[in-house]
Amino acid sequence: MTDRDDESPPHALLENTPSALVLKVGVFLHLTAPEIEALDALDTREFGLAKGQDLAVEGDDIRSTYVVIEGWLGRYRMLEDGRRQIISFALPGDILNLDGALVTDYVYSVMALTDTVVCAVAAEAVIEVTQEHPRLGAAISWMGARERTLLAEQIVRVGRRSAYERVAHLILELLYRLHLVHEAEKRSYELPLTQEVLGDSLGLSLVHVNRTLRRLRKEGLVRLEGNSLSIDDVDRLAEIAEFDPAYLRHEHIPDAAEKAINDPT
Amino acid sequence: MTDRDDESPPHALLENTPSALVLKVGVFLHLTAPEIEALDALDTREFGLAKGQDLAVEGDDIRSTYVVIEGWLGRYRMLEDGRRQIISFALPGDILNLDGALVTDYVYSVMALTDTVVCAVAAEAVIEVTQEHPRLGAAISWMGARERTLLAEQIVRVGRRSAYERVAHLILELLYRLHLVHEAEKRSYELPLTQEVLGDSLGLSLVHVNRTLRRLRKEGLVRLEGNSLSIDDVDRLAEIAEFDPAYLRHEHIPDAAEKAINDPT
DNA sequence: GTCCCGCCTTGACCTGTGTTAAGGTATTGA
DNA sequence: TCAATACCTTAACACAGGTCAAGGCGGGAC
Repeated sequence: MTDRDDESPPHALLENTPSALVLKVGVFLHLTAPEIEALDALDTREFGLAKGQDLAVEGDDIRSTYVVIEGWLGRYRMLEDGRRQIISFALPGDILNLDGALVTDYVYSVMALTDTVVCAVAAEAVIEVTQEHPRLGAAISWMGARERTLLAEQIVRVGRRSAYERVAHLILELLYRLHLVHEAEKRSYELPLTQEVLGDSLGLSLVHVNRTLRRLRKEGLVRLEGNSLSIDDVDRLAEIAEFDPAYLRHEHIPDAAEKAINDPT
Repeated sequence: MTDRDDESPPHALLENTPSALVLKVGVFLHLTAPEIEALDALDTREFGLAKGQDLAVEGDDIRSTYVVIEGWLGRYRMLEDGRRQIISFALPGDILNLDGALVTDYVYSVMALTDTVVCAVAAEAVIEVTQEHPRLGAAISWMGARERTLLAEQIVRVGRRSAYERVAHLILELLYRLHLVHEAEKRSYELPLTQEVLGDSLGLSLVHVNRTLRRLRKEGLVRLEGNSLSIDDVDRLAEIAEFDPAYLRHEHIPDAAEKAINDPT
């Protein structure tokens, strides 16, 4: 399928599968020993999905949280006549269905957009852990907030930007997000998405995505060979897209918040 | 301005201002006495905003959470050339900036779309409370999850629905949301939004919103007199919009989750 | 009263993006 | 070797929705 499997770089953050959750949460918060222990004690199950397979479909009542170990997934909604809207992408290191136990059933579906490996954790167990380790609860709220920011940005992208701006903006968002998990070079990365998938994310038709990419190529802004995307002029692209990475910079809980978490009055 | 002030129904859920937060959270979770006490002990400050005033603007570093007591607000983003995208509406009873302490600064602005009254709570204090009362932390995660669902729905609306469907869909979403806080009749409610605001939410131009509303009126689906919106045929409208209220039905934390919260192993 | 301003309404025209259709090039598998 | 499949590419045409322009109405401010 894609050739990610062979050549993807080692997962700096995710090498030790059983503690994927620890590693992920640890990015946000300095974990204490008991916290790490509690997370490690969670029952996890790692498994793979082939490209095109659904992790969950609308209406499912699956109470699991997933950490993406490898590959890309997409949350999407199908309309009756076949239109599809991809709501968000989940990249390696992302967490899907973070508060699975809090949501009665899937309102969306989740599909593997490439061959993927995910790690499942029982969602109820996650909640229980937060009851004994409230700092972890705060970390989860924090991740949820970050996800909301991504969704808001997607709304702006799809609602008020032109096709040209949308594509440019998404390309940059992915660059920055992949950087955070060491899956991108300075200005290039593997983009394992078909133009149809891009269109369904950006609210555009396949054909128009193609036209738009052609334009970006002609203007010397990006190069795209196979799945390899490289950006020739990041600054100009950012200007076109009015892209400000501020919304992606939240790698760690702000100090003030961590202080509040650590010294409850 | 709008005439909401005079005729809006009594706020069943929100009469006692100082404990707006208690009432709000209480909708999701059966609160214990100490929890209620802790929430009530939070420093709150109630104040009003005139229509058009910003509660916060992009770049602000305001560490407050707000409960909307009365009126409508909108989170939005401006693009440099004046385009505006409204990301979400906050209705009476909604909470804005729930995890304020977790976000370094506003990436969006929030504007009062009508005259409003909000109640501010120091965001750090909210986090501190969750550290001592983890069940409240779970409630917050839960509210965050619900907000994400609304955002996802907005993405589908704007990304893949036609103008006609978008307007119909939003009208129904607002009906259901207002129902939850007793601000709507069975099939009608006060819609204090200009067509420009509707357009900025739906990713449409003012003119096209007008055209679309005209069409909905002509087809006998809705009536709109002043700010009073009434839906003549809810079922047909729902069919047109492919509207399924499932995503709004989360008034209370699911049993399984509440159980997990109450009996951590 | 009357001027102004915010908002709604409508028409005419334009354009960005969708649709349809056709062909190209890898890759896979029999 | 040859289909079959999945994806990309391009062109021609159609249309949903944007833009521009003009006017109407109602309520405040003076």
